[in-house]
Amino acid sequence: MSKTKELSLKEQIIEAARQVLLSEGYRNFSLRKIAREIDVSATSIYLHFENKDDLIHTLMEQAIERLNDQLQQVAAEADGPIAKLEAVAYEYIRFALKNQREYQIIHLTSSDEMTRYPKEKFRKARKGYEIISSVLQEGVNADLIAEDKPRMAAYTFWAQLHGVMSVVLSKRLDTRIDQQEFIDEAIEHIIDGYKVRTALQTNNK
Amino acid sequence: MSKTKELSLKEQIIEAARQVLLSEGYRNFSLRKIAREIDVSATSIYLHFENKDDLIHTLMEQAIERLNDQLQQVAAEADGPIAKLEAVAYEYIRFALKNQREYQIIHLTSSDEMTRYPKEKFRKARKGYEIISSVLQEGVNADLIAEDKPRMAAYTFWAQLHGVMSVVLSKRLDTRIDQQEFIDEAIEHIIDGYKVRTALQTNNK
DNA sequence: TACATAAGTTAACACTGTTAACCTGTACGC
DNA sequence: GCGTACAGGTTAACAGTGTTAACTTATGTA
Repeated sequence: MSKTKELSLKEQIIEAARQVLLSEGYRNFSLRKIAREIDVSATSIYLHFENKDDLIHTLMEQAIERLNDQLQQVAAEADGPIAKLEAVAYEYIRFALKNQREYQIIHLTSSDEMTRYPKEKFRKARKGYEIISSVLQEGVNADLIAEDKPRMAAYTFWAQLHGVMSVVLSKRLDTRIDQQEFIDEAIEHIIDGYKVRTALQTNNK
Repeated sequence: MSKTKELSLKEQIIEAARQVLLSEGYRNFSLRKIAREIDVSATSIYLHFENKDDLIHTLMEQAIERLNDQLQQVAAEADGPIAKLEAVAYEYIRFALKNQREYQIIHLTSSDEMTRYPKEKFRKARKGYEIISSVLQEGVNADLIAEDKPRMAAYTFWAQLHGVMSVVLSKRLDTRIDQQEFIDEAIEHIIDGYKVRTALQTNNK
């Protein structure tokens, strides 16, 4: 009977976890703090999650899903392959800037800082690549993109985007470099790297 | 008198810290473990470093320095701007692959996972950008690179490289995607994004 | 009524970074 | 030679962490 009326404890934990993450950051993200937030003992979390990493993976999964949904949407709305690529790139950046801490945990899987992201969950993450991959294929069909391996290219494209975002978030940019300008320039360079190399499509003048 | 004969405690700490990092990973990197390694009390570390982050920053600084030295060397050895860019990119990847855990702490500064990298130390890190920046400028002068803001471009270039490396290290690549091929493709796309857009330089027949 | 099971609890373990208080030898002024 | 300042170390303690084991308590079923 407590199915729809109130959140299950598992859902409460996830919600509290996200809130703690957003307000305190990953560094101060602790199970006891989450438990305190919803007035429950810390060990109760273990009834619903294998361990801390498992809980974080769940947050990650949700964030990835939201990101992918956004990307799919802007890709569908934009007109033409190049515009779609641009839209996806900018949406990726927008999402990461708006959800910095969630974006960061997405990329925490790397390194030995955490247990590796489980394979089953990895499938969902792959959706983002498929979106980019099909946009690239569209571009190839329209003779705008030069690429014989769209799946591979989707991965490299994604990696480049992440790199840009990573530098922005690390706040390591030279003070003489404007953030927005950096983003604009980077995206332009990235996309240029996939365009066919003839003067035909370059609409600069 | 103990100046040259033996390592100072500070140096011993740094050395032990690196060893712990390399063998245990950042996740199991603890001050007490380092202290145990050199038979000293954990609190002694505080006599030589402000705190854990400060010690890590020191490791980071050294790693960055080594990386920059390598980049400078290969840039000097390569012939022509495009070849230099390629050499730098591949050396960056090679270094990161060979020194994964050290590379990872370099990019831990980001996020709130750690105190921000102090400004004074940031200056040294900037050297890497200068190397790329000057190679790019060389390319512009030779009409091979289209870029009016070499410093900005150095940052975008660097960011993309890091993104590629980050994806490789996260082991998140689709199993159908070969790592080396991914790296090759990515570097090609990155560099293509900076080349002038005429058929002149494309030496693909 | 008895019992199994689900969902929670408390207590404890082995860690962690960090601080405060204490010790101990060496250098130096008198 | 004596007192003192101080650099460089120590131990003890605090407040926090993830995680496990053992215990409780309610609920549904045979």
